Amino acid sequence: METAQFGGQRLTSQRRLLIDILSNAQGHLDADELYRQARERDPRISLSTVYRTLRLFKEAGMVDERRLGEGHHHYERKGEREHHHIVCLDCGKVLEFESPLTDRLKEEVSSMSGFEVLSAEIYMDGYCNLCRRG
Amino acid sequence: METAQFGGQRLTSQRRLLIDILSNAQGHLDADELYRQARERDPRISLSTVYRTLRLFKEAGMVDERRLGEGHHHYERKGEREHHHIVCLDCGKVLEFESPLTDRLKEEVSSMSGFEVLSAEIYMDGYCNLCRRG
DNA sequence: AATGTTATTGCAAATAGTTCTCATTATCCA
DNA sequence: TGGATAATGAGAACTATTTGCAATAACATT
Repeated sequence: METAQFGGQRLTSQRRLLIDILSNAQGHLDADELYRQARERDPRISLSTVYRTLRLFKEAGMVDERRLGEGHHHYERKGEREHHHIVCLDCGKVLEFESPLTDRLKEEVSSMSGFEVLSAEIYMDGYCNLCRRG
Repeated sequence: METAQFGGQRLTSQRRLLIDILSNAQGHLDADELYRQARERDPRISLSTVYRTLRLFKEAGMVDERRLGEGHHHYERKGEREHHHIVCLDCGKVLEFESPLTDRLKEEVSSMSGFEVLSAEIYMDGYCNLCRRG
């Protein structure tokens, strides 16, 4: 038995479909790719709904929004562990990583700045093992 | 005496103006703000030129492009020291910070992933000392 | 200093990504 | 089952940025 609602929002077939795609996707999807995959299962779904739903999920803390490349966003189901990204400037490959150093960094920044630090995102770029020169 | 060119590019009055504004700005400017300030000194300058010049400067390594808030970019003259940003979710204040931990993080990621890491950008958010709750 | 070559500019139109409007439809509560 | 209203689809609107093209200006050469 499913909960009929989540957080006061109606659980529509579109939302069920989108969260399912996001949950089963490995890695990150952009809005367009999500739309493409969603239309395969529900040809009547609209791009507006994809964007509206992504925003809803983001605000509900169910997905994270990333700005990896230029121009558009990527979304991923919010997982157990906080992790970060490194992008290859040549082939565009995206790798995820995590490190205890990031927590130490957050603590450091918090105590030095007076900020209550809620989250940290780290983006690195460079060349992956296949694309690196020399 | 100024150099007549930089990197094979022509040194136009518009470029001189824009790099001057960027150099004297404290912190980050977005394209619109740069355009606004530029028009005060050269009312005929166009927004296209601002964008084209920002891209040129970015590719020449003279400015860094940041995505701090949503929707648009911020630019800042590339400075001596690498630094990172934390944004207040309430008032929007942006604070810069730096930490030796970031270099250690880069080394760690590099050795674990095989990437040649060129740069790292860290964005944190939370609530600043004035806006934090409780 | 004048001239030619060609990079750069300004303008407007084009594009990409995302949000909004509004009439229609579907969900959920009673 | 029906009513209230949240959510959807379609497309227009919007924001940020890029592009095409004719006019202009920078630099090298004379």
